[in-house]
Amino acid sequence: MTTSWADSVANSASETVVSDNNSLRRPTRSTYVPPHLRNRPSSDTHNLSGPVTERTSFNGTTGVSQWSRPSIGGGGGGTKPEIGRQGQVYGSSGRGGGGWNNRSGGWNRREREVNPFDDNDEADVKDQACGEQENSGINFDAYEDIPVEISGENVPPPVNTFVDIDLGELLNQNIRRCKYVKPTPVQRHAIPIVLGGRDLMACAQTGSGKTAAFCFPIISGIMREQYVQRPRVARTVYPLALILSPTRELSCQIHDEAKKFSYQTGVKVVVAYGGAPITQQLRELERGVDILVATPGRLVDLLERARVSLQMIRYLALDEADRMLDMGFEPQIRKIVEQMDMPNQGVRQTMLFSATFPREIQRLASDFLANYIFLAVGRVGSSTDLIVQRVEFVQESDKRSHLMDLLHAQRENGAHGKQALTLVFVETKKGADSLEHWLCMNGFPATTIHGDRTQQERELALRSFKSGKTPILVATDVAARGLDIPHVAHVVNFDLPNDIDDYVHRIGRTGRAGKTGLATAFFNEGNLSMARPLAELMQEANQEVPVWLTRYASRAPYGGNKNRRYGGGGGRFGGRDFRREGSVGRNLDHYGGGNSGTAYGVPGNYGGGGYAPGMTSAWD
DNA sequence: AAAAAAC
Repeated sequence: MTTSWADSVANSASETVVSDNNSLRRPTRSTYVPPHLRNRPSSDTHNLSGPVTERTSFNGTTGVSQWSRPSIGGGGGGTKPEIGRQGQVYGSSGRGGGGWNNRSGGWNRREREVNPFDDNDEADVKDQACGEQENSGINFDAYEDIPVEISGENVPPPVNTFVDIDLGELLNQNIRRCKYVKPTPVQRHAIPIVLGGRDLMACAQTGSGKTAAFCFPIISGIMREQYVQRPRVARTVYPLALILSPTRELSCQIHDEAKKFSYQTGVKVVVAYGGAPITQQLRELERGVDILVATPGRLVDLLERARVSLQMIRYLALDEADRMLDMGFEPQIRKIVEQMDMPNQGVRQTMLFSATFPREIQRLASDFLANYIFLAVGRVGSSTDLIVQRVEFVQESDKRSHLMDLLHAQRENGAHGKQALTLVFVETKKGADSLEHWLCMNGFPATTIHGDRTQQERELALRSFKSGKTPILVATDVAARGLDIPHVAHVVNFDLPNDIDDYVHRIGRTGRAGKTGLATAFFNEGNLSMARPLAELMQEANQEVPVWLTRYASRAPYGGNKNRRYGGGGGRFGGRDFRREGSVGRNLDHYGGGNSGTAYGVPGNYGGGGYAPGMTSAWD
């Protein structure tokens, strides 16, 4: 365990409870003191030496602890001994009991917090056992076939149910509200690793439940240490967790998810990204933040303005980590992680997630990690028979009419002549605009999303697409990663990307949540470098590889793949631990999951059973 | 070479 830092924080918290002599004051109009902090016995107050450490107050001047850690453990008392006890309960397997305070918190924010769930039957959520009987319709047995590769020292064993993990009753309730019945493979392995205080590099296919995999342990960890003290500097906030992602829309999506998971836990999640007015984001930050979700540019801005400090960061998560560390982003990420006031690796806990992890990126990433565990779950994108991949030879000049043919056919086959949601990837922003225009002119309602559009336009485009108002979305790679758009029936690679990993991410926009999807790629002489990796990928995924593509592949040079798999052929995974190269057998600790012994089992057939109506899988 | 990401 490498939790020494966190432990010391917990200990110091239990010794020097937030100085709340302020809470004896009458709350001013602009501040709020939670009930359990009001009229606390004076024996709880301490004279703090050193810098004043308290949660940033609302206006930065009153010093009243507005969002002091809410009542998770307090049960209305919130006394020091409570906290100490809670610390000791940590790690014991109290099933939602133990050190957790379920719902009786005395914290009345549930009236103030917007319910992020569509349908919320409170009684149902609280009383229902988190049982397997709800699983009907989901073929979880298929999980057993999923190959898992884990390396690193002293790997915590995986869990089989959410209840096996002591995440806390409040979080468990939210998991039930999300209708997640059982952890996905990446969650089974990743959550115990993170709860165990370990750093993690996790490689799991698109749509495999990565967001929850890092959010659950972060939220749970923050809930456990409710009285973490933070410095108080005017207008500077001190989040405990930072989640970075490469696009604004993805940050929004992670934020929305995290809000659901943290509903009524008192853990505050705030999102910050560019292209939107900063003032509103500042206001949100001032109201208190535990988990900050951000894109790099806006975060750097906030750091330079000293509106955010990373001094108290205990959890750092990079989503789409390989993108975050590629040439375009690396300097910014290094600045944030290494040149600001973020605690060093080994002090904070660092988690990197992506569906693809090129070797070079792994090398870079190891700068940020300490004694980390590498986890690869399943094969990427191809995972499944859920996505049917097709590749067609189309000359550049024929692409538009060919696309039109596809769309026509699709419309005719669709129910009620409705166009199924189709996501069309192109290489350039200009190309996106012109294709969108052309589609509209030809009677296909389309919109576009790319980096030259305003944030407002981007978000409108996404909404319009999701709602089916414009069932065709022309996109650059801004939409390639992470975005969870339900019901995308067809991904068209109008222009193939230059890297197979980008292809993997793009086609992963379909075939989600147990639904089947179709991915069509237009290939021509301009894509020779992709012939080999594409043919290999499709073959691994048991897709039909056209003879002409095989011919191109056999002639083509290596290319299109930063992730060249040593020893040829590659495996079933989007990546292997680069630490293992040339040193197989060293530094290893294997969990074969269902295939103990061999990490290379037959690739899984995920979620083969489909989903019961209204059932949401944690795979989203 | 392009895309993304701050004002």
